[in-house]
Amino acid sequence: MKKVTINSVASYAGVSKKTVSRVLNNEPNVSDATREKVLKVFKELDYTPNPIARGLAQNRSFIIGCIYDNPSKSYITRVQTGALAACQENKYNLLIHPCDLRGDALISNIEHLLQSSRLDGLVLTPPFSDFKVLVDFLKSKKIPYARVASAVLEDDSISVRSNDEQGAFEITEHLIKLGHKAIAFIKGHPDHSATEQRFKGYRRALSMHGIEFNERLVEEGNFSYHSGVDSARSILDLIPCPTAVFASNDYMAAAVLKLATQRQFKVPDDISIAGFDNAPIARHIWPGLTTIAQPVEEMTKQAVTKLIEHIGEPQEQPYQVTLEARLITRESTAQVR
Amino acid sequence: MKKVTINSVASYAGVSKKTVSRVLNNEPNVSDATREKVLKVFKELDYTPNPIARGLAQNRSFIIGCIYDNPSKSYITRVQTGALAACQENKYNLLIHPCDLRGDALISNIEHLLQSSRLDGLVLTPPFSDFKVLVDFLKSKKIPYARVASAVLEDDSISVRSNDEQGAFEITEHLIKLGHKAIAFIKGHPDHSATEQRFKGYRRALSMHGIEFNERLVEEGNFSYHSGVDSARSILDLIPCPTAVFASNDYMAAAVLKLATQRQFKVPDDISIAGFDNAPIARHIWPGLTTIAQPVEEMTKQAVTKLIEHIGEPQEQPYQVTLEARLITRESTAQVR
DNA sequence: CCGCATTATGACACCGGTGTCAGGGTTGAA
DNA sequence: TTCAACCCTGACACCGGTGTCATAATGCGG
Repeated sequence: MKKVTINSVASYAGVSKKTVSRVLNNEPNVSDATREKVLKVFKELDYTPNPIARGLAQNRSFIIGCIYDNPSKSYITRVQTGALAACQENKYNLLIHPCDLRGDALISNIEHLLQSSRLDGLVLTPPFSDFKVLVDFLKSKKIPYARVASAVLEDDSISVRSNDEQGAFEITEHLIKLGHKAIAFIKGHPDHSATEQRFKGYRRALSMHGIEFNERLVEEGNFSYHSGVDSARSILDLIPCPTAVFASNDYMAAAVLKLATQRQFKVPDDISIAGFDNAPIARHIWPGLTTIAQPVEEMTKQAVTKLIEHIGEPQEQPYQVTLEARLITRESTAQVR
Repeated sequence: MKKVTINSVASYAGVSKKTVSRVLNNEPNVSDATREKVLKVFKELDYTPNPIARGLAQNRSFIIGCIYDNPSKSYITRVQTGALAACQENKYNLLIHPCDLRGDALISNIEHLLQSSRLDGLVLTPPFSDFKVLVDFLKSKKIPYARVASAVLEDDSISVRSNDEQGAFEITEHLIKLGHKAIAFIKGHPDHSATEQRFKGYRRALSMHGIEFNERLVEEGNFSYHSGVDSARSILDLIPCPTAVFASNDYMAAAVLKLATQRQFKVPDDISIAGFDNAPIARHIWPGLTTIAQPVEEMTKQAVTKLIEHIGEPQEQPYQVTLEARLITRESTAQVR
């Protein structure tokens, strides 16, 4: 298979390579006849431009990076799916880069990543979306970035989120309407901005329905299944035991369900359990978890699409969108007895 | 931040850029004094070579692609983790590319991927690892590739697998030793080579322990949770009902568990359930699933490492390794009553 | 038909590295 | 002392595109 370069196309079509380049990039000032001719040669020779050469000339890599430090595999794959969709539409590549939020080496890690891969932009996923140190660093280096599921909005960046507070409010209200008054809550990881948002929604629902907030019903988790087990233990030991538990994500909710089942609780008859995220596990277990579904793929896709647009034309406007989350009721919640 | 190129380093160090290049690539024929001097300037100027320029010059991209068409998110993330580890050690990037095995456009899809991203190599994950059409295509195009978890070994390629047949044998034997004789089996997706391997292991264990194979106890699944539900339905409807079910992966096993629980079976007292893969869900549900753990990350890491070595020196030897799988017993299997 | 603005095209440098090759310096054996 | 062999080093072309600018061709009003 002979390599087809812009030179072969040019000589074959009888034009200069600059003209070929013009056709490639849909630039104006090419006569229709010439354009047609070149396009035909593209087909005939089955020409594909070399992105590396193009990258070198334009000082771009056509790669955007996605960084994460998230225990939920399913969340990550959903993020990736959305990001990939946007990348493929725009002939970009996606580089995935798991890294440690806590490490003091984070900034230098990211700096090295940017240096060595010459990324055109970065997608920040939770918990990085609201990690000020990092955002400030990127801003100072003028690295384009987009934030997914951030709580704090900034008026000069790209940010696509879903309404965590509202989602938490709705699911809590759902429990209240089923007659629950003692509703335990398991918080997420303190570094995730969603943690506070969901907690806020929980409290708003309580207060709106005149239920007094009880601090003893709140446990600190960190979104991991394991932390859910610990929190569940404390909650199920409470006397009197709450009639419902709302965990900040489905893994922790699944942990509550597991422990409750082990302890011979009947779910949802003895205790209702609700989660958040609509992770696969929510429907893979019995009883299925009532939860909140967020459009993770869609959020990420929009964020990445805007990011790529922004790379192309840096004067582009900021983009701030909040998508709706949706309550999904399954068997794990029921009328209080 | 001024851009630091090989030219700035060269003039700063008072040598030619070719010499700088020699130091960069650890080439011989550079005097120690010169090497030291250049290395010092690297530090001083904080120089990072531009991978794009290097790629253009060497006609390489330093990117390897990982293609998959796999319903198990957790499997994919594990593959990615392993692949990333190998890539980072070797300053490579990983491009992930989900695609449809069934689509007739597969080959042209992959061809386009290779063309447009100039990948240096490809990692094939199940079910692509044993997809002959694709392997032949890559071979004919002389694209370096490595296969993860393939069943069929070829003596001229890189292939790292785990022993599916042996794993299935062991878990079946585990059930037999618990006194089970009527052990149902749920097959995986027919396109995955693991499907046949696991089935073979199941049959070998039966025959080795003098249990007659009963075709009615075998259901066709496809590794998805949903297919597990369908298979579970058929199995639980059998009269007499088998005392154990061995599903070819944990998702399907979880589906059996869910349906069994819904139907008021007590697991493992009324029926034992075993899975395969040690997916997170296996320990997230109650009772936890007895299963087989495979070193997926390690397999992929080895495969990718060898692949990168092979790209560097194409005359490299083939590499064929089989890693061991390991039985993990949890609460879902017990002595038959 | 002329002068000028506008469009179409190509020559050439450039992006930041690597490959080739030639030349100067040093070493060691004859 | 001489000459081949070897080690260092740099000049220069090249990878495959894009940016700049000059120039040729065309359109158009006067």
